[in-house]
Amino acid sequence: MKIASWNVNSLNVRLPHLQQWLSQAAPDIVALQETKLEDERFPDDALAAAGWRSVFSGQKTYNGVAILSREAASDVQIGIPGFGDEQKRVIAATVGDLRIVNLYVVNGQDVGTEKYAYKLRWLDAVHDWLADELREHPNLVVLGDFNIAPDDRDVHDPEIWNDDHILTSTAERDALKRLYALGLHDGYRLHHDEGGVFSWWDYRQAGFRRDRGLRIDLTLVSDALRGACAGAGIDREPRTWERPSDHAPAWVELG
DNA sequence: ATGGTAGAGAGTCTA
Repeated sequence: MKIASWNVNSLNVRLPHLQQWLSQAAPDIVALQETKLEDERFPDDALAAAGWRSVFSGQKTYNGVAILSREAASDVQIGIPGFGDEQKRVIAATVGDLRIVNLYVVNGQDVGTEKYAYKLRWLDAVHDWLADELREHPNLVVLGDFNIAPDDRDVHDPEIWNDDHILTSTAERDALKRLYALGLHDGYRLHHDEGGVFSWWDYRQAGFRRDRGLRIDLTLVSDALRGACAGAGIDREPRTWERPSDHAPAWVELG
């Protein structure tokens, strides 16, 4: 069972890349972020023709999340329960015996801004919700664009990406550690200790060519699934394609 | 990095 996450940065633009990658990587479940599509425009017919079921929650221009699966999803949850949020950043569903939570975590703009404060509030609400989800669904997978690089191995230059910078500030990393403390484990780190492997490279300054990236696309597996996590990786190849997303697909293998 | 590029969509906003 291969489960992947990919911030596609506009599904309208990236649908051909997604279709190409789905056919060559053959995942079973895929969490998408930044679809930037209202639900009426989601390409569920095109994906169904290739054998994919889709559940999605989107909006124009910004945000938007979806879960694709070979097997039908059930018990779909849109948004964080009890947390009023206009932004379409969260979708959860049950697929087989797995509960899948797909997150497009708030970026945060800059440390100290209102958007940064919103990011920390948002992560706090996610924490409390996931505590409930874990009680109800021990087989929990939480994945997506976390917009947090867990530690200095996950950034190309820790001098730049320090406590003053979004994606690496102590408060953000502490919020991620609080999720780990619920009994969630970074699937990639269960299998790889080395640094310098990234999932996002800025479009600017030739970030990808110079491999100036961050690992911010994560898959967390619950205690109950930890032993079943058989491998993890990041597919750099789609980032080399013409007109790519700025993110690469990240995946784990379960069972 | 008060910069840079990409996407959406029509002037900026977000990342």
